[in-house]
Amino acid sequence: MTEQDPTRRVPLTRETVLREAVALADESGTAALSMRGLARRLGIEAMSLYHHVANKDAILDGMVDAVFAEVEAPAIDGDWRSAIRARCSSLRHVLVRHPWAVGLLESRTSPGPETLRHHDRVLGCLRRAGFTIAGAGHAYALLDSYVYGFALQENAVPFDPSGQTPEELAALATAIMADFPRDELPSMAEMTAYALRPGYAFADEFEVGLDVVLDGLDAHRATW
Amino acid sequence: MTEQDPTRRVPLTRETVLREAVALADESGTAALSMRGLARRLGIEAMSLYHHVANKDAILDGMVDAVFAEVEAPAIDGDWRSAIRARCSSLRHVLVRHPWAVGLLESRTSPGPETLRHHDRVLGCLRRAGFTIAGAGHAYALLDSYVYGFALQENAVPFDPSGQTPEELAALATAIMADFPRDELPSMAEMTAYALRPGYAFADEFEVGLDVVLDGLDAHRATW
DNA sequence: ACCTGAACACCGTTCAAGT
DNA sequence: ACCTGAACACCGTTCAAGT
Repeated sequence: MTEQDPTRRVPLTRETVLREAVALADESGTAALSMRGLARRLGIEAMSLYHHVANKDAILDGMVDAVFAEVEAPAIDGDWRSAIRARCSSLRHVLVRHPWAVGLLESRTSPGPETLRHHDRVLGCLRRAGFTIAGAGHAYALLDSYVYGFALQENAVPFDPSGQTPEELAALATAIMADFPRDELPSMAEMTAYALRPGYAFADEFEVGLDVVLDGLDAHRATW
Repeated sequence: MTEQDPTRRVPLTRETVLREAVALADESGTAALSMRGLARRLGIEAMSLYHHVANKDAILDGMVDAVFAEVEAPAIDGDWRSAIRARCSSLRHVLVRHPWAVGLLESRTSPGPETLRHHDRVLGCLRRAGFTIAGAGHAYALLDSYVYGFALQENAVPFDPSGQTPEELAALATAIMADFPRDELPSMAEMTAYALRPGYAFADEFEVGLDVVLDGLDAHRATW
């Protein structure tokens, strides 16, 4: 935030505060997101923030809502399966782009307007697809559990396999397997060796699991 | 931690520190888990903790591993489906009993011994059930994504419907629905009304979704 | 209306000093 | 070996004061 004309600076708004809070968390993690640090980034003193948001909790609420605003709503035309697939894929990408978001969901209890709006679009898509209210409840719980949980695990993967050369991956694999108790943990050893091979990427598991979930939902669409 | 004999107190260990850290987070949340607060609970000064753990991060790592130690490993005899079902149910209960745990998973990168051991038992169960390594990878990613995500959502539900009388629930329902933009969010309004009825509990959705996942895995067991 | 300096009650962690 | 007091560089937030 460099300011060209310090005497006539653009007035601070709630939207600017939230946008920079998201950017700061993206770049430096949620631990670096302090009122003082955010203020510094905005070229302002920490106490000025309290004129635009009630407190830090309100910033976290606003950040989660801003994240939901980025998620593609399901298309209203076309088949429900590809519409829901696209929105789940979009949700996952958003949660990986903002790795702090899924951890924040746990503590936020009052959903914002963008969050409510998004939920409404997804539920509407499921209802139009033929799910009963109860069925839409089952489907939504299953779908979002899967996407949230997958993003949680994906963010916890310690390294990015696509960003490494095959040689680096092989070196990492032997390093990890070296002090690995193969006889005590045979299945883990097997899986670790498998997952460290050049062709494997945890991210690819997403589509596999999502297909299983969508197939299951399709089978229950009429019976639920 | 009341001390009967202050002159001959039981020496502090890493295990005691972790046990009390888990208890403190359970009772007061992760925000209340400070080195000073934990020390106070142990009747000690904050700096003494650094003799038993490297730093606060090591405590968080140890807490996550302690949580995994509580999860029931799948049975080795009997069919894989009920074994995996029981372990997923156990994992969910543990994550609800320790609501801070699922939020911590995101930031922990190096799994502890109990965590590795548990993963090994689950993978072994899947391999014995006939899944290939690739298939076990698909299955495990899907299963844990579902359970983690479900626990995440369950912990975020703002109220416990089972702890309320039908009258309280009805009052809450009308209060929420009163300032709800029905025309803007018709599907959300419909679902909210449905979910606030006396018979509904979000927790019940767990078994429904788990069945869909297990059915899907069973269908792919031979083909993956 | 919008911003800020000083202050309060907290943090995690280091380090030298105690027993 | 185990514990601690003082100190450092941080937190979120309040409040009275500035423009």
